[in-house]
Amino acid sequence: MAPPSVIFAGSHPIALPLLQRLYDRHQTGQLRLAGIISQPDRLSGRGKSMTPTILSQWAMEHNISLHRPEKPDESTVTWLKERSCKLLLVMAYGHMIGKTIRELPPLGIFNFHASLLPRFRGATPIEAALASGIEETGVTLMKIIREMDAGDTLGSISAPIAFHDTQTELTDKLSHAACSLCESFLPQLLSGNIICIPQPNEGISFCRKLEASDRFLDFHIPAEVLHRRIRALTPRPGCVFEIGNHVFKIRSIDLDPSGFHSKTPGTLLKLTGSNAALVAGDGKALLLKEIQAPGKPFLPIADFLRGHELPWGMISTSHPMKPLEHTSFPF
RNA sequence: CGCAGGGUGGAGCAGUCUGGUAGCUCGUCAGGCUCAUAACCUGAAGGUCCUAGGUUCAAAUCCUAGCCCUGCAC
Repeated sequence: MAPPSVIFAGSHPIALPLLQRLYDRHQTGQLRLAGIISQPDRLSGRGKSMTPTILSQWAMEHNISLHRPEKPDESTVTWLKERSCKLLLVMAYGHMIGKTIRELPPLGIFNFHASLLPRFRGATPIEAALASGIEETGVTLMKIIREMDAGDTLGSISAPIAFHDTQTELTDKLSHAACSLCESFLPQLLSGNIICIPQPNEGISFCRKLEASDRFLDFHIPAEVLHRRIRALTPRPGCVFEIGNHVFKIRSIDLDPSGFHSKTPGTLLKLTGSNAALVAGDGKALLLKEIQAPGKPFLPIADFLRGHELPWGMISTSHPMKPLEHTSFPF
């Protein structure tokens, strides 16, 4: 019997290892990777040229059929039928998928979601998990239904959040967790003998999309919370502090263990050696490890201070910060 | 041709507008001081000022073209 035809939908780089894993199975004949759905090319990068998603690029390099609709629509239905799609797998695709398409593949449609559901449903589970302060998150494999990230789950795999993890590190862990998860459940998925359970009604939460204003910080909150928030938003969109007309982007920070400062929250402190810190709401400080001036590269703070002056003692502007996690939907 | 900033010894920057001896904070090396040090003192090495043309008595600086880097946006 010919291997089942599988279509993969994804846009974000986090899904690339999973796609590669599916391709490995394709080459060993366990399945047939019949095509990839990704978001359309966007104007991006310097020069604003049309740039395909990383998964689109991968598809072109591996000569896999590629479909890039603005949103999944009738053309997508046709495209799936042409490839006699038996199973549709999704990770970080970026669009809701309508009923017609959901009901098309005989083996079903499943999503790899980067959280331990039912917590952190929605667009930014990695960021929200980092900001929340929990020490463990994961990837969940679930059926796709009408309601966002609410389908019955087949299983999940967890990954620890280390104290210094940013999006980069955590995304990498979850990216590979998704591979393991796929490994465990691919036989079930391909056979159609699915064992899944409903998500609990307790512990549901949602995370919103990020917006440009999320880069700003409120220094009235405790250092530990700020530390998590900054790691959650690094490198994208990246957090900044602004003093007067100067804006500095933060790439890397640490909690200053040296104690308490009775200074206004947001005060920029010059510490011994080539160290700089920002005072938070609880009097603890955040060590600046790596920052960036406009139009300049990121620099370790010691290097930065060799060529730049910082407005010592001045106070960074605080902006209210919208929560990343919500207990109800819509927000 | 989306907008904007930048490229100067090993690192980070000033100097460019107004052309005229390559400068600052560090690092490196040598010596000194010190119980000692990432501290201090003295000295030294280290440069195609991104590239290629042009203007000029003279270009890091002005003109033209190109390469590379960074931010905005998604």
